[in-house]
Amino acid sequence: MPSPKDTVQAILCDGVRKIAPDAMIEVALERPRHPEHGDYATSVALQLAKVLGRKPREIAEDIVKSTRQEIAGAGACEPLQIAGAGFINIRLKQSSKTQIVRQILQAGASFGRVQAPAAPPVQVEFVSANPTGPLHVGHGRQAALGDALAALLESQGYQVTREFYYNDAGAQIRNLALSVQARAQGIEPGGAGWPVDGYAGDYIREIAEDFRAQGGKPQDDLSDLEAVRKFAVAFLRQEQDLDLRKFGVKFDVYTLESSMYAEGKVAAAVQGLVASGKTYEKDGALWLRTTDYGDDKDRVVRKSDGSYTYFVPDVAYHVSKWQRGFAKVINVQGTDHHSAVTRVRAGLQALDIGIPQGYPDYVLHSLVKVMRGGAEVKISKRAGSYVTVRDLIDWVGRDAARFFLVSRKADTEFVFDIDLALAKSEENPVYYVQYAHARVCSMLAQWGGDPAALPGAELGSLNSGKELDLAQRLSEFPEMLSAAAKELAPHAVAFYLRALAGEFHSYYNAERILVEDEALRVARLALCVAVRQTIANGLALLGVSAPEKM
RNA sequence: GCGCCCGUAGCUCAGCGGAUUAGAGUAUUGGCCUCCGAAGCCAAGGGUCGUGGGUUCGAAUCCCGCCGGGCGCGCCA
Repeated sequence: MPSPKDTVQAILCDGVRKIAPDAMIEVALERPRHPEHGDYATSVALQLAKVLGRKPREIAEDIVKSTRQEIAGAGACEPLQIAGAGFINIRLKQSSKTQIVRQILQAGASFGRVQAPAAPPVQVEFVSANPTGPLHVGHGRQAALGDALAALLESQGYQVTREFYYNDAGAQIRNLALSVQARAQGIEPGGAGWPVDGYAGDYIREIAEDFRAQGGKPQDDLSDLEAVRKFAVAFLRQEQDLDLRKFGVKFDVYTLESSMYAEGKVAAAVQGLVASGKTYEKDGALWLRTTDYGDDKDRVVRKSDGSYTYFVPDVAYHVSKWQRGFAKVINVQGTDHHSAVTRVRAGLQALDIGIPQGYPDYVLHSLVKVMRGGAEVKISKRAGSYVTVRDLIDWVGRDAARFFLVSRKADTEFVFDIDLALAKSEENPVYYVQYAHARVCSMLAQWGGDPAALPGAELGSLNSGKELDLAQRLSEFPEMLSAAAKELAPHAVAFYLRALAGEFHSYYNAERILVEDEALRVARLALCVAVRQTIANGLALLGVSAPEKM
């Protein structure tokens, strides 16, 4: 069932087409800043003025005249009005605004969700931390962003796979093993025999102790190093898993970088690159002409020692994504990896196997800076050089951490003030939204009536300014979700929920809901329950709970 | 130096090219609980949208220069 807005927009589109058949102009309905300009307005006449070489007001009049009958017939809004330079103002009828309440109550948890049978399978890859230490706050931001993005895409009908990629094959893993081995042999960080660039965090000691407790005897030879490596990687993978579970994030697929080698995919990728004719030998190494694809310099594929650079398994991994049928892939990564974007895309294009340009999509997020006492916190005892996800959850709780981390545009630097988060934990934005949800639950309990009666409520009595504003806000939920999914911008959900909760609290304080008049009482309750449902649906996308009591 | 991103209220941040007063939160100040949950509401103060040009009927928004900040510029991952 089309919304009143869509109905009016479709009529206006027809009208514009009659007047300017060739103009490629969208009829965008905007929300005017000032209420006296109506519920929606369009500047389409101003945009057409240039194309048609006519005055905008005249064009607006033509549009209004030619659509008058359809507008009246649809019954969604009052007669259109022209204002200012040539804006067309649209004022919806009361019943058009409040019908959303009934729709929400009928749709329930599926309000805002759309079916898209033709949508391609989507994969969202995020976190993808190396198993060399506990997850840091940057991973937390990534987990919050990636999981919300995945949920957002699911809401728009996509089949989404959440995937985690472990870089378990590189030099840093060897470094991890050496560090644990040294610790297990009683060597302190920085002491004699400590590996160059070894990991100094306390967790290394924990792993070493665990290893020994389970009978491990780390001798200074390679066979034992391999045992240490396996133990340490398993230990950290499990620990990262526990943190993610605590954060409420679940992955569908885990892929190991080592499997790219084991399954011959790295070799196949190299073969493909060579076959493409885009490679050349220089200084004993094999290079790929990534500059043909916008990179600022060519990249080494095979080092002079015969091993491959990390970018080869990366390309192989993305080929596997494509071959698994993911026509749309979104990688959530820190901006510190942004140089990989060009490189991976270049590698995929060079292979020339039908992967479209610009594959995959990226959401790059700035790193998180943690502040305490006016100074940046760079050190956590356990991790050594960074603040962990676990610290964050312990400090502010999962709901607050997730809501907070997702409520900023990905590409802005995130300053997380611990003092504020600790001191004001009860005033954190998430509680404000959850509180609105709990308040409605409480009212329903007090009312004691049958909620099944609410969807059939007569809504004609909802006509105060705040009630109509709330209804309007509710009707924007689906389009907000669709825009957020399109823009890969989950922060829009958090901002929407904050605004909706704000309008609800304001309404609650202005009007009594449980009034004597039964028809009015039921109508207001229906509106409140619609708010509750929308908040619950939005919070669910963000992985934040919607408590009935707080 | 080169590339990408960011500069909006004291602080943290929204803001699809649109309508004489650019929005939230927080902080500050002053009000509101015999009344559905005060984790709430109402009100006030606080801005050359970094800066200088350009495009346009119209710019915080698009383009260019400059200033300031972040990240990246390995035969590391």
